[in-house]
Amino acid sequence: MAAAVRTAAAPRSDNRLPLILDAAARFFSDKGFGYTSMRDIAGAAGMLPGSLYYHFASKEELLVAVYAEGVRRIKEAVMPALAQGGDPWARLESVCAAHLAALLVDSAYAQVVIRVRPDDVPEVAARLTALRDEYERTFAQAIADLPLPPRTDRRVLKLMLLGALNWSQTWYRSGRDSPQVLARRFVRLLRDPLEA
Amino acid sequence: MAAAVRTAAAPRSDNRLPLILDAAARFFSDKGFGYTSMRDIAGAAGMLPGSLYYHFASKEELLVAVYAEGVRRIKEAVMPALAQGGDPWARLESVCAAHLAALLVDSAYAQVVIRVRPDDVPEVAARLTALRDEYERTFAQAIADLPLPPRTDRRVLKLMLLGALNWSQTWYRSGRDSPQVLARRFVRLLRDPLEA
DNA sequence: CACTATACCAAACAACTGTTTGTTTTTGGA
DNA sequence: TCCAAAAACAAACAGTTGTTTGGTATAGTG
Repeated sequence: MAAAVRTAAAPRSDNRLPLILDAAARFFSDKGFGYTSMRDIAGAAGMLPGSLYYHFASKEELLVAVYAEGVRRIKEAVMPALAQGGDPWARLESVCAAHLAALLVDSAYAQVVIRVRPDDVPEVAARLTALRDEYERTFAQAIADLPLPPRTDRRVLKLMLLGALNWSQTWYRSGRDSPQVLARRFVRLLRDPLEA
Repeated sequence: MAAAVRTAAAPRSDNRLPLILDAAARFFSDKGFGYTSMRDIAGAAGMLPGSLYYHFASKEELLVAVYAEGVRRIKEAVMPALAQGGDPWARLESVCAAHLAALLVDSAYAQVVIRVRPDDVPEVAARLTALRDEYERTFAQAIADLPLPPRTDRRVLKLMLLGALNWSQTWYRSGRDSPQVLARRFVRLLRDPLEA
């Protein structure tokens, strides 16, 4: 009877699924989801378009997989910074630096998370938003720790800082200020009193 | 001989070009440029797809027209705020409020400017970027006036604030905080010393 | 070694895309 | 009233899109 329950599918070692995900992540982050065709992805993975549908039911499901991996990688990059002790402001700066590094240079997966608007893909928008929210709660911890004046709105502070970080994808060009430098300057603008 | 130079084309009063632009602005801001078809726009304007090509040589040229009008409207909304006298911080707050109101609620044209990434439309990317830069110089004036500590990097301050404002399109939902309230809170976070 | 699920190929499908071409209607100025 | 320009129609084009279907090789298990 136990054999009848042997439903589990043993994956094969020559599986090209990782190749598909890598290619999709690269294209989605370079050209955007809407401008990427299944043929682009299949070609880069060295296979035929139809073969992708063995692994994913639709283009949107493929996006969800890439997006989820992207969130995972951003968290993976940020968590160590979040765990470090000492000054909460220094910790926030490290978190921002890790966040920036992930979405500007390190990972095509992470870039997809910032670049693709959930609303653009209605079929899976709710799932993408849920994934993004999940990370934002992680980020919010770095703000929760800050010693701030009593009546400071930490929610708005989170939206402001995260917005500034994410929008950097629009204007950032490699070779100029590094993510670390940018993170430092951004946090300093919030920390230090601008009004002399 | 003078008649031979009568090249000027007298436009007709039943011209539906404004309808086309309005429809395009609405679709581009709702669904994005890539997800909007010429048939969508033509249908909303009450005409056939091919007829659009009497007014615009391509879909991209239509985008440029909408984008330019968007920049014009944002500037139109921000300029009065920029002209007001008194406290530079209050002026910055007004500028931010006007900027937010334009791109969050007032104008579909303005929303296109923030929503559409120039890089997504290579054929006209340079022109879109130039238009956006033109406005950003306007915005920068509100920052140039601020009385800041000597060694403050106003360029980074501009990038940070503008990023925070523009990204709000991602999370803003009408009915909650108004653009005015958001602008006030954002500016206050920069102005007031967060470190007690 | 046999056999089964895995992973892919090969080829097509219908729908949709931006655009072109030739023709027709309509408008405003002379 | 006449007429050239303006503005739109009607119909098609070639290419691309996501996806489906049926067949096939192959790797790992018993």
